Amino acid sequence: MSNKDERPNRVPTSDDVALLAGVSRSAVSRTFTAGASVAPATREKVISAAKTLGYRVNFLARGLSQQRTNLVALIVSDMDNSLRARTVDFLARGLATLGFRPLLLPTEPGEDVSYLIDMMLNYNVTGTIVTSDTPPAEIAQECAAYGVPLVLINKPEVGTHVSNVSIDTATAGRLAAEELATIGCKRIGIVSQRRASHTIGQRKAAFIATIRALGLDIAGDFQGAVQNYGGGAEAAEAFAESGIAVDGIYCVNDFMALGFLDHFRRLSDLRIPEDIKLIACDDIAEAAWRSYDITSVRQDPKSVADAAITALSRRLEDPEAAQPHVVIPVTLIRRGTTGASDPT
Amino acid sequence: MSNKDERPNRVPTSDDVALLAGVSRSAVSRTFTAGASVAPATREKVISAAKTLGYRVNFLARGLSQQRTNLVALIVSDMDNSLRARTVDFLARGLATLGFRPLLLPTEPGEDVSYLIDMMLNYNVTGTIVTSDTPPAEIAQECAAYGVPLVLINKPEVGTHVSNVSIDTATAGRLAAEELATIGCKRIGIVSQRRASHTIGQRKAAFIATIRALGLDIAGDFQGAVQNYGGGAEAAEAFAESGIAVDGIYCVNDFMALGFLDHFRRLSDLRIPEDIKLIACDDIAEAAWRSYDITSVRQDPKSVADAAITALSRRLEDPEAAQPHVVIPVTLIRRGTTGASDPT
DNA sequence: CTGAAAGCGCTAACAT
DNA sequence: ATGTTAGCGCTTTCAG
Repeated sequence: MSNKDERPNRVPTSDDVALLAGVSRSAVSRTFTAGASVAPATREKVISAAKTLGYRVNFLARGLSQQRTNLVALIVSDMDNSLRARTVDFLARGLATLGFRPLLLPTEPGEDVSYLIDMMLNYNVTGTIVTSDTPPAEIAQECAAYGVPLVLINKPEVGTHVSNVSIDTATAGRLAAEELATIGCKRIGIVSQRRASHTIGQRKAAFIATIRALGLDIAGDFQGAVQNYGGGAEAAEAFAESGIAVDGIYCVNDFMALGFLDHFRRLSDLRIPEDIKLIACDDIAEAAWRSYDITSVRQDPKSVADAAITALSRRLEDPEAAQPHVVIPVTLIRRGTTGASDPT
Repeated sequence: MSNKDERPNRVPTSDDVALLAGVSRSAVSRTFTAGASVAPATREKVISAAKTLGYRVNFLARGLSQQRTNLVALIVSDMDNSLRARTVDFLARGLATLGFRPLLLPTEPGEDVSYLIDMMLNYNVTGTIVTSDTPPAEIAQECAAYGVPLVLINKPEVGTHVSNVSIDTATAGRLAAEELATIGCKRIGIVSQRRASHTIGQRKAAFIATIRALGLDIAGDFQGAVQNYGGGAEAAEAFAESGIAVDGIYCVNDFMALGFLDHFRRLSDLRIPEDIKLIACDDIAEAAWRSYDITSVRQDPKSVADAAITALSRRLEDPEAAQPHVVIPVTLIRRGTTGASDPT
């Protein structure tokens, strides 16, 4: 396809382009550097030579000399969580738009973190974004030590060198509590995971605080090991076994709510929403599915991703700039599990 | 944190390590190169110097001189499809294990492909893996032109320079057809998407061929625009409006089956599995959820990812090696929608 | 086994 | 505006 001169199939370099265009390497470089001064005529020649050769700037070489790779590490766990996957998708696209390239580094709770650090450092990433449930504080330390800007999504604050983006957990918990109270619930149950992650813990705390402030009762906390469908199923069993009577349930996230609903229906004669109202959190796509139709507090993964990217680029522009903890608003979406009309 | 000498916070280079260890840069390089010959004594010195300095090999510089970045482009669409997300997760982890780094390049059907090509080329990726539903043939062309090994997952074969990994669509379609026949279905319906993607089209063709071979009838093909929950919902409406009677349904994937089931229940007085049996394909996690409990033909994303990575590394080791189309086996999982016992 | 030197592809002063 | 020169951090012949 491409014109090759000496070695067969060699990737063309700026030297080749310079030669063909009859200019210097610098001219080529400048042509491909935004805001550099090149005479229109030479630029023309360079562009055309580049095109016939199929030349592309080698960003790695560029990065080497500019000391900036524009690679951004994306540290992710729990990819098979549709909300997480969407967030990652938005992050990757948003980063790409700004000329960054996302390096995907999946990790699992309990996994060795050191390889992540190696990667970040080996590849000289320009920044790192973490969106995983188990936050390796170690990563923050290393990033600080090596001056790599770090953005944490839905994680606790750890220090000055890192930026935080989180959903408004206080409001998330409060909205759910207020709604349950408004629709007349008196004895409240909670569905949660045993080892709560950061934002989940905060949602729950905010929910409980609001419930108490409203003079209502927390009748029980039904738990599952993990915050997913299976965890929700476990919680349903715990609920059924407990024999505790409730008329309202707060479920710390939608995934657990899905499992809880399915297995509540199997194990209990009571009905949702007739006997018990249920509110969950996140408003993932599945929450709107007809079999579930869950009232939920929506968080928008796009806003979260955009905020994270904004925080990162700001840090890059001005490393000294203040890094306020960005809080993404949430909204209550009323659906069938609280008796609101089914929008289908 | 780290010992810094001249500039504050400078990232240590192999020069720094060499200096501290009292050896040459080459010695440092060799210490960090697998299978290079270094005296145990010097290696010792280098390692310790590196540790106190916090030195890490700069893979980009290494890549520049070795002409190999070990970056692998992961071209992905439809990330908010749990099966896709899991595949990407497996790919990323598997690649990481082998010392490759996945560059995540999300794309959407109809989007501009050229930026993907720029990225692959700008970052000198060592290889590319594509797992998106709309396959940009253009990418294959460019990869071939620039000698970048390419692995296509569930895509049609395009040429000699690319490797293919696909699930066994022929068996997938056949198993479903045979099962429906075995359990006594006579009039068969299909739920599919209007513009079928590659493997989906193959599944469907295999299914239809088997049904015909068994002397049965395809009574109707009920379609939705997209192969997801919403598409399944549309198909359910199309089915209800058609008034066509069937006693068995093949759904080209689980996602559509979820939407179909939910809205079939809303729109029809008939029941699954009592009146109509349903089989879908993929066996995603949601298929096993209690509200759906779908009989499905399982494909294992881990096997697919592993095979893709294997194909890529083989290509890298021996660019001339034959590239057989790898076919990943599938198995039928019997559940409630065909009246098999609920395993819950 | 080790060091010196050249070079990977590019950019960034510095002259012109 | 353009070309020259000197690196960016690393690997790799090539001598020794």
